[in-house]
Amino acid sequence: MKQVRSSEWTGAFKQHRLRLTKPRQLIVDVLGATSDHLSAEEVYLRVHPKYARIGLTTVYRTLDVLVRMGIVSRLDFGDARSRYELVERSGKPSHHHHLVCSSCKRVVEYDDFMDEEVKLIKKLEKALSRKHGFGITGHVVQFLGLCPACKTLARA
Amino acid sequence: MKQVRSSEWTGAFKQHRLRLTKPRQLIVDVLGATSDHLSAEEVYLRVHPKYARIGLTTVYRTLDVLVRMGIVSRLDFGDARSRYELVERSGKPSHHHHLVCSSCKRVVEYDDFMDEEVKLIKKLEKALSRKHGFGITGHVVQFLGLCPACKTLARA
DNA sequence: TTCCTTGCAAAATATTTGCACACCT
DNA sequence: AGGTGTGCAAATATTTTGCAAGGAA
Repeated sequence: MKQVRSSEWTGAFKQHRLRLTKPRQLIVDVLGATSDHLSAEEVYLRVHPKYARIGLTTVYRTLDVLVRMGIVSRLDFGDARSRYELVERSGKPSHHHHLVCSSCKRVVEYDDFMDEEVKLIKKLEKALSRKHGFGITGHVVQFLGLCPACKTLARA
Repeated sequence: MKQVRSSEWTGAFKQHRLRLTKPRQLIVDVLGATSDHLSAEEVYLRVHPKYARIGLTTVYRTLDVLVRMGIVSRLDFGDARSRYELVERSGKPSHHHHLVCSSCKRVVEYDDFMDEEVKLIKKLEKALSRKHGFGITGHVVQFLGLCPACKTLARA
């Protein structure tokens, strides 16, 4: 039932001594308003109508800041650009992974068997941390394949 | 105990009606001779001394072909370039995943609890395939974190 | 006022494409 | 011969950086 309330991430900004500027607010808003996995440019295009003097550079830099603060996840679906999603967004399963069509790059979020996944991931994190001395901060679990539409096309 | 014997991938080439050229052979050789995860340019640099007229373009195109044939895996460790490894190489656990240092990009291959991982992955593949109609062709499982050296640096 | 942020322009990087020539089968 | 494969050069696309000006605290 968690969601991104303003107080949560604005607080994080204060903790990190970062400033709460209009571009930053708008970028978080845009990410909170969609279930898409936006690229930097797509974020830019959605902020632009509301704040025309935003620059693409700022979007890149802000997304970077948000990722480092743990507010946003950087995703890679094999098209050549990074994509971003809020870690906690209302109406989204709190923990989920992605199923990606290698052809059209369509992405399905799934949370089936997530308990088992999380349990195994935790166990592995502990084992790998002990064995290799890494401080583990995250994981990527993704399935790749062809979505129904692309499967059909491939048959033709 | 499988390994890349010439007969295996040369056969694959014949099946796909692709030609067995010197650049292609050398590229597979280079990948087979290392346990590193090479980028396209690194492959190019290692082939170049043995075959000076190789071009970087050819390396990109060949790697692409090899990936599509399932002989090579394309990997992404979060530095901006794709990296490649032979799917089957002698002296490597046949199935493994990666633990990546987000700072220095050092990569550790692990195969702990791989039985459990594979079992869960199989189950998920089946469930996702049924639920979303995808033809699933692969998966990415990766842990991210800070290696011992980078952890120490971060403390300073 | 202080110094974090921003935007522009230009740079850096990785990868792809057009095209003429070379080469395998 | 005939189509596949190659290399060069140029084009694309994404992301990063330098720097002067703007703005939050």
